[in-house]
Amino acid sequence: MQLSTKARYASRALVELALQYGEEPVKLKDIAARQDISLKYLEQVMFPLRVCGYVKTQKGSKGGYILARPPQEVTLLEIIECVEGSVAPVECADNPDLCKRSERCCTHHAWIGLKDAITRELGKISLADLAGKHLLLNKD
Amino acid sequence: MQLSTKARYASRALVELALQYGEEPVKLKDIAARQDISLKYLEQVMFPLRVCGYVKTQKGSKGGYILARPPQEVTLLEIIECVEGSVAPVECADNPDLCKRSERCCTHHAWIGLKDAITRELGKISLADLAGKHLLLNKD
DNA sequence: AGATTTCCTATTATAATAGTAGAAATAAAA
DNA sequence: TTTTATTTCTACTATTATAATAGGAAATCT
Repeated sequence: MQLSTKARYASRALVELALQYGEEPVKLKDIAARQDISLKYLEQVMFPLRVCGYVKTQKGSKGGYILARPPQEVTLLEIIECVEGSVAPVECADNPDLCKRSERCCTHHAWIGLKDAITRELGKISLADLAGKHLLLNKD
Repeated sequence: MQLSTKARYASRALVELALQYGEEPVKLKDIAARQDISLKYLEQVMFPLRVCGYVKTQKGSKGGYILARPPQEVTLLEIIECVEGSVAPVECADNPDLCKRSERCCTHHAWIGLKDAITRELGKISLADLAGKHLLLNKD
């Protein structure tokens, strides 16, 4: 049940972008340095976020990444679904047909309940919430 | 965020034991056959459940596994914590000291919220609930 | 032109997961 | 007492996913 580093790095990177929302593009190099993440790996983490339309980019010097949507409209749920594909704890929660047993499986229904709980929790945490929390925790 | 097969197999096996609670020991071979699980692998899955005291065993012919506690007193949370160690989506949720960043990390707090949501959801599903659901889904 | 940054593709190291295998220990039944 | 059926214990292995690392191409600004 562990979240991948992809999901964690993506979340932290997007919080950085949220903190600079409306300003200049942010360089991945700076995020990587501040967050102790390998630049080359972070590049790969950002790729699906661009495809999904959460970030926009500008090449060249003065280039970088910007958040493509208002921070209060992007949730952890969307971010994780984008980089990990799903928050389902089991494949059958997304695709019952994968297991012939699904319909009559009592645990199948429990896993769907779990997925729903995860979805609810992550869906209510926005980048704006996280950015606000960040400022609160780091005001010194 | 995928649940391991260990966690899923353990849950399904314990439901089988819950269905036979108070009766003869149940052979792992039978559970393995009914649930399409490798017997040898299931043996390993059951090991921590015995150590944690969720099941008792009897060797030899007429032997097998029995649930050591009433089905309504055992939850999915306990089962998964037993076989996977924790339901935390990130290590820092159990052990903040592992990451020097924890205290000032806004996502750290989000992951703790997620762990709590998972804990609440799994903690309210007992083997008795699952066994009841099973009978409901399979009455034919 | 030159510097800087994103973009794209390939490769690799590491670890975790999932499963297989064989034989020893134990208990019941014949 | 022998046989049979089961759990128990330990070791091994295959497969996959994760987490990087690396090098260079393309674009953009000064």
